[in-house]
Amino acid sequence: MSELIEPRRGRPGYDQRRILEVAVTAFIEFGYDATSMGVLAERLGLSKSAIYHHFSSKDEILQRALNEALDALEALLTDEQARAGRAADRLAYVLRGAVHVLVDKLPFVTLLLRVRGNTEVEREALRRRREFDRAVTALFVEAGQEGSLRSDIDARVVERLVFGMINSIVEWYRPEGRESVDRLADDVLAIALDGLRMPAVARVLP
Amino acid sequence: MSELIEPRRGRPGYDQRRILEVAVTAFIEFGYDATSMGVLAERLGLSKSAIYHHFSSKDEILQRALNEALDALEALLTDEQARAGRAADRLAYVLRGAVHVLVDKLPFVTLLLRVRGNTEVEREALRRRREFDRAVTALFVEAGQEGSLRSDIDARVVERLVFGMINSIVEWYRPEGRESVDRLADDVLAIALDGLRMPAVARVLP
DNA sequence: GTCTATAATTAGATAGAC
DNA sequence: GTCTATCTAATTATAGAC
Repeated sequence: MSELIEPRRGRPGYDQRRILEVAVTAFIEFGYDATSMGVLAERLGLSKSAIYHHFSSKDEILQRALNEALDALEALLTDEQARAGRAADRLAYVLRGAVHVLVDKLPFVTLLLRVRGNTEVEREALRRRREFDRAVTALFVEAGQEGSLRSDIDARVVERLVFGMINSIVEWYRPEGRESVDRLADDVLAIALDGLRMPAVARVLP
Repeated sequence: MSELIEPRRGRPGYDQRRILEVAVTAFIEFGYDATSMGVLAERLGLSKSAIYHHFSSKDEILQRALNEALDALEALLTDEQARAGRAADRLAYVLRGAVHVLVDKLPFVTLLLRVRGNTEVEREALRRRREFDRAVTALFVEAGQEGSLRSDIDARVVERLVFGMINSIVEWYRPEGRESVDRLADDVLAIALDGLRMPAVARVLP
């Protein structure tokens, strides 16, 4: 029984996970290209060869990391609340969800947002990300058509600006900080939907 | 007289500028670390040594590029319109100006936004950028105090989100596209100030 | 599953001729 | 101001022992 509870010598999956997490941290710190397998080995307390036992290449580590972010974002779109109801509500659900995914998978999404498409792995990640953006843009279009949102600004521009705002959170948000994720998502939706200008008639809080 | 008009053999400044522009384009395409002096030389039709005649290091090329973006952003804050009048108007001037700087200096600002602080040159650039953000945050605070903007969201969060939206423009804006810079700046301010939600009473365009 | 040793290549930068 | 040739160090990845 203890062999099932105690970590066994092999620990399949565990070491891969640890390598992935240490690698992603380093990729963010130094950039993917500037991070050598030697530095990763040093931080892991392993030799370079040991890493190659778990991953066939540096590229494969990146691929696993990017998939983790993309899987979580794509899962959002298949949720019940993203598929039924008013477009404005479905959109709000996706925007709020994106903030949560971004924080829950902070290092993975951070890495995803820095990918530029110089390898096949990066290009495939960009394809999936573009498809996600396309789906969100369609939601903005629908919300405009149903009269919930203004439609005088091009929906593609709106989608890019709003997700620019959301994505920029990876640049400064730290989970241990003051701001809770829910509060942050509230702030994003407040600005995107109602804007910052003080109305002529002062707001009365509910 | 012709020696003043015709390009002379030396062409001081001209070659440096050309190297700078080719380098920045490549840095954006491949990333700074992944861009070798060898491919720069290839794209310039020069040898590596020739580049070292104009710049003492790869790092110095980056420094010159980052300064170009930072100088333009900082100049915004010293403009008359950023220093007098209602805080809301000064803020609008700076936000609008930032969109213009971003488009006018697109490659340089793009590079600036990818800097992570791994060399002294990068850290100095980050220091200047943080100082700029701090000044804009102060404008948001002032605009809240004078009653022009809502003040229920932390000004630092607001500044980061709004500049996240503005900065994200480098990811997709192409000057040759449909969207003019003025229109783009209008869109950014419309979303940030008034939001996307359709008011209960339909808008009447002026 | 991890190691040492090393192969094969490429990097940033310099020397010195022209 | 540009070149060829080269230096030194670092890179990704592999071979083969344990």
